[in-house]
Amino acid sequence: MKLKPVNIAQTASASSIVFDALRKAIIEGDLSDGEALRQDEIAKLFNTSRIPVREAISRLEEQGLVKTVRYKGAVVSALSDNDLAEIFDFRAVIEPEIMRRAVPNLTDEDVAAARKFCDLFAQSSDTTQWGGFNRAFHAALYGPSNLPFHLEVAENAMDRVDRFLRHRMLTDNRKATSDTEHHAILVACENRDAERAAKLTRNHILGTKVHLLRKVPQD
Amino acid sequence: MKLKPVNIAQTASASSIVFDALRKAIIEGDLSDGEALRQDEIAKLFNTSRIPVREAISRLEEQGLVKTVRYKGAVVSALSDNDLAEIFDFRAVIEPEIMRRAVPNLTDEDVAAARKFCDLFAQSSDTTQWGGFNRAFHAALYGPSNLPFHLEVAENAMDRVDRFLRHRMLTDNRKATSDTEHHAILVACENRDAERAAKLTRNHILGTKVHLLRKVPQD
DNA sequence: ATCCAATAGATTGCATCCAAAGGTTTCCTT
DNA sequence: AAGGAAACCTTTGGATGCAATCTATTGGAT
Repeated sequence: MKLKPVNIAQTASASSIVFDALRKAIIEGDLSDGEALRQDEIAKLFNTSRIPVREAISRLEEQGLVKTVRYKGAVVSALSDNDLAEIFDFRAVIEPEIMRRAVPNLTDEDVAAARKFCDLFAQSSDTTQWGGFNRAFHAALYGPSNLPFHLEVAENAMDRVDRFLRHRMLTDNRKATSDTEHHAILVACENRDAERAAKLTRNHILGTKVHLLRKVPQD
Repeated sequence: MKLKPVNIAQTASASSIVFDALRKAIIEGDLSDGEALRQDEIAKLFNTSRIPVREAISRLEEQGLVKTVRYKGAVVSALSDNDLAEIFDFRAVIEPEIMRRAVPNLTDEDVAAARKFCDLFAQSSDTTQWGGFNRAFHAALYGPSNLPFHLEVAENAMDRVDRFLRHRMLTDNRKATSDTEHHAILVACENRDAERAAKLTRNHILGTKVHLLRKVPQD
């Protein structure tokens, strides 16, 4: 007799569904900078009441993705060039450290998975797609670090800047550059050269930063 | 004619009052590891309904200070020795960086303020007090870095481990050691020696980590 | 006595309703 | 016509009430 292989995970709470959806929309740039989040509107969209929506918005605020003003509502957080630069500097400190500590734990399967995402990234042209593959590539390499707190913080940093990346990297050859850099990181991982992988990760992030900020000298 | 110099800031929302109070209680160890947070009970305590309490708890969860299970409720997050170690490793990476970038911006007033908190820390014996002075000392030196995102993340890391520090550093001479290390950092700052201040900050954090984990070899 | 099912109590998740604050339009005064 | 105040509308913050789920207790069968 076969049982349905199912559904231990019940249905998620309304508030977490809304949270995930809003987070995704912000990261992917479907909600743009400064756009207002109307509780009622969102509630109707998800066939729920405003209560779960409000909880989702509080959580987003705690993540720094939206900013709320009392009795006025929440808007998607705007980031100045300074803010962007700072977050990339942060990533340039923490992600190499994660990489360094992940390399000794990498299995051949981990590297293969990363290579898969790296290739998918290289082949994809759609913004939403390659944004996801980019994150999946890094996640595949960072995961084995077994540093959940580091990962949590790094994810949040990426969340905050992702939409800018996706938006501003469309029109030129930065994706090709990223692709080259990804492959270099992969090779370092295959050779289990932690220091080199860390160094390349740092350069990758700082390169992206320079590129991003050069694209909008004054906006 | 003199006006009351007051109160532009109106009264805070119920949910933020509850959030601040719960956060403080967790940081200071008034709520211990694994302790359940009953919505109704907290609501009565603050003369409010469960709605703001629920928002406060969602925010705490997003900060990693509590963990909730659906239909069961929220408990203060427990941390394994591994978790603790990881967070200290994280701090040992990020806080020296903050220090390094703060030093060039430090005014004499900043250093004086830090010295004040350092002295208060040295003189205080009450756990709650010196915990606060310790944070104030570091905040005084980190603030001028003008790195709000770095600070936000560093604060959260401290929030997560603070109650363990306060609890386990009572009974021995670690506070004296910390005091010495604080003064060394101060001297480096007065000499505007960023590299040295960073290095000392790193050693301070790693020293605390070793101390903390040695105290509970297997718990 | 032990195990399991069924019932009761407690607790959370969410919907609905009301109050408080902000924003906009209208209308009155000059 | 211009300025300001007042009424209206919109939107958020919070209270109450109900349904869903979990936990503890009771009761029955073996």
